[in-house]
Amino acid sequence: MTITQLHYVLAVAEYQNFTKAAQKVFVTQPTLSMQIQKLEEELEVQIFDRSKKPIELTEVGKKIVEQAKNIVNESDRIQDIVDQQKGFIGGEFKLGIIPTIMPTLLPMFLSNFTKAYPKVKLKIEELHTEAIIEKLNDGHLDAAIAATPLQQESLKERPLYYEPFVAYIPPNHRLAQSKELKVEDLDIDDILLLEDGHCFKEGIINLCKTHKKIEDTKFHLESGSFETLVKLSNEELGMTLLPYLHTLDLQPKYQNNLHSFEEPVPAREVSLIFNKSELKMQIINVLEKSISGVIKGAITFQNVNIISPLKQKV
Amino acid sequence: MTITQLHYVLAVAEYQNFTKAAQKVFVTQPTLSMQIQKLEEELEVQIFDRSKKPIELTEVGKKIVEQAKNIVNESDRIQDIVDQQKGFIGGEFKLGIIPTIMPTLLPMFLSNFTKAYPKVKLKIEELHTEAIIEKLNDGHLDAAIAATPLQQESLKERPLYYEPFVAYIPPNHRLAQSKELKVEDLDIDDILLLEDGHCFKEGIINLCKTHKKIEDTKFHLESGSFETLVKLSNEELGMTLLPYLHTLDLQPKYQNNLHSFEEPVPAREVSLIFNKSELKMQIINVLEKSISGVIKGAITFQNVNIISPLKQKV
DNA sequence: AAAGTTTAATAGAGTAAATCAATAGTTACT
DNA sequence: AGTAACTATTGATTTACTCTATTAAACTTT
Repeated sequence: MTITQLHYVLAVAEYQNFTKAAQKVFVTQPTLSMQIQKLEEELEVQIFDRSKKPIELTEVGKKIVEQAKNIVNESDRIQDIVDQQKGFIGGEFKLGIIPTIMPTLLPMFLSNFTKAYPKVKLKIEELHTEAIIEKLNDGHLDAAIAATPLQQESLKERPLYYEPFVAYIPPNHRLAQSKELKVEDLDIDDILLLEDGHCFKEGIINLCKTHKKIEDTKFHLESGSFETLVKLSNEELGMTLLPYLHTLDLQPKYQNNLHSFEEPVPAREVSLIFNKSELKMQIINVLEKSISGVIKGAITFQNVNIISPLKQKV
Repeated sequence: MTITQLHYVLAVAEYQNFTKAAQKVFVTQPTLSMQIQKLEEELEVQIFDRSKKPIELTEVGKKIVEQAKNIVNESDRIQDIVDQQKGFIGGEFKLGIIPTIMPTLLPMFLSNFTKAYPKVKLKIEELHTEAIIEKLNDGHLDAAIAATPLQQESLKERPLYYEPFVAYIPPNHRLAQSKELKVEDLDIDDILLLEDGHCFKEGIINLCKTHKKIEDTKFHLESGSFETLVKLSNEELGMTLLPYLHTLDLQPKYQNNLHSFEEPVPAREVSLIFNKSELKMQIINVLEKSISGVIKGAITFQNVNIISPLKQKV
């Protein structure tokens, strides 16, 4: 058994197709066939059920693939250990970011980061929370930035910052006159929410639930961007909630419609998330440092008493 | 990087000598030298410091060895998965047992076990608790039987049975007349103890400590066998404590000196211990079944209220 | 149903690698 | 300086890996 053979098994398991898998691991299809046969011979067990189309894993095969993932990950980490020792910061790094964080956070740290660590080839992908969890688990992402906690046993979270929510309330709304809002004032039926891989939405829903027991409320609408929400809100369709960093982009004429909360200020916890196997830890560390550094200037609420709605699920 | 190379690294790290390591992995010394050089080239780092005699690991080398152990263990587990699937129970199995359990437990299950699982080549070694912990961690043992809990993060424990302690009190002792003893009656200064890799000793010490705060008592004596303890006890040097199974071997004329405890009966927890990596789990499972089966007949205290002294450390 | 398409297995050749026996270099110790 | 103990190097041999070309099987399309 070699690590190479395990790589081959993983490729075939993923693509369910020898030819495609062969391309991905940069060998010809016969090589793949033979090496997998050799491994199956050595273990004296069938890993793949070739009678099925597309090809399928046998029961043992599934377990072997799980274990092979472990081994491949662990073996990748050896180069990692060496890199860390040498202080080498480089290589490909795949980072996932949820849509509601991407546009505000990315411009803040990206150019700084690439200047500081030019050898790191950052590949950034906009993904919803579910996709992030999946891709972190199967190794398609090295790290991600999302609202936390995710309560995933297999993942580790490192909070980067707490982003307060700010209420956007159109002039004729019942709450338009209150200078400082209380969380208790919110009515879930009255808030326009964003569909955002559930994480942002859930955050606010939980926030409301903690004060009003709403079981199965129907939401008026779920939009894809805050821009839309603000416009709908202006059409008197209700108020909405914006993460603080998004309010900075708002046109001046709408800035007056923003109402901040009294303490404890509701906020979302934004974290750097990565696999428990801690691959490429040295890059994750410098990424965290980069982001924390830049965010300190932008979010000045670090010391105020905030509540993170998702935290209450723990 | 291949798994074979990692095996070689581990062998050299263990023996600190290429020649001896080569013998252990059944290749010639030049092969070992070359393969390790190749790996060092590939990683672009020195794993061994060859200027030292005997050869030493570099700082990175130590980390690499730790990781290599992981990988080798995890890769061994693949064959394990296959064996488990096939219901194959066999292969070499190295079991460590502490001295105070060995003579009583081993005869009870060994012949049964070897009959039931003839393909398992059991290699049993008598070891003290410290040696057991070390050898379980570095893979020189597959499992062990000792008094628990050990509170070792890296090891798993499965209690096999609770063996009550019985007091052996010579005729002229102050407690000789009491039919049923209470734990509170014990005086640590008055008990002859066995040096047994600390586990048995600690068990009793803790037991006493829970009732009398004794900080740094000097023990009169620490012997190597219960036989000696009983003889010393007969010489009026104090009472002693015996694990229940050992009292069965006592000569009839001494049986009268045995005093059992009132409930809760003090006892030692005897467990099957193995590495968290759960290698050879199928053998560990049948071993547990074998021992549990045979012990049910010997220890009939299963239902009485017992206290395990070591438990209190948790 | 026959021809075409897709995909995996097999065969044979060439290349790369791992291993060995023999030997040369090193270091430590007397 | 001489020796013992040990690792590195060399060159031959064997083994393993990968490739191209081809065959075989299964599934589609006509």
